[in-house]
Amino acid sequence: MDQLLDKWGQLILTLLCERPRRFNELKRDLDGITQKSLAQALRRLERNGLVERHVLEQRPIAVEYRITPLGRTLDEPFLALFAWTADHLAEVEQHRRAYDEGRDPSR
Amino acid sequence: MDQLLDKWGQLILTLLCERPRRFNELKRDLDGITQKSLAQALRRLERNGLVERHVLEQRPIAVEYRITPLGRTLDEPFLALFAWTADHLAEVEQHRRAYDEGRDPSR
DNA sequence: CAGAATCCTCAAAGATACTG
DNA sequence: CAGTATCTTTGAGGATTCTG
Repeated sequence: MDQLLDKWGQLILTLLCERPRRFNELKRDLDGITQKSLAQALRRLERNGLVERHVLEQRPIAVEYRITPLGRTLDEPFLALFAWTADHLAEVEQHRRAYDEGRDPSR
Repeated sequence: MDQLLDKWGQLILTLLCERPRRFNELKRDLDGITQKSLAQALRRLERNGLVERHVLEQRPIAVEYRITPLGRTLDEPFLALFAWTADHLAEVEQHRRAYDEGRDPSR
């Protein structure tokens, strides 16, 4: 999995699953990402056949990224993970508090 | 997700889902992991309530790690990811070869 | 607009040594 | 056996600059 997508890959894939987007559009939606990281993540997704890069003939140039059928099949397992987090986050945080309290009351 | 488990976390969870294991037993099964990384991963899993640490009263000391019910619920989404990889890995690798060939024939 | 190239930094991983 | 402590190294990511 680590080979397939980096830190941002999953999020990008989810966004593109919704609708195609352009480079700076993604950059805006992914708050905090740098151009470098975005370009890098897109190259990897493209290389693995999960997204496609389409150059729109315009001035100035515009590039649209679209999810592929293959990429779309991957979104389902991801949604299962999202769902798990939503369902169990509260429980996990309780465990964390209990763990941290037993160890070091200061933090 | 990154908060829940690091690089090894998923694999450890899957192993423990099968049966409880001891520290050095895990170390053997996870080829290439260092003690430090293993201890670190186990602490994180423990902190999030996904595994439990049980000290067996013996000489020399023995520690067993067991998956919790919460941890077990997480294994299902993971299996879906494993399954996806198994089903689509060949296709992904084809895309990679095509991508690499078009770019840089040397590597 | 959509990147590639460069430099830099800091946190994570590895190696090693030590201990109850 | 099951770790912790310490030091070093590496590389991913950020900031910045440049370009078709």
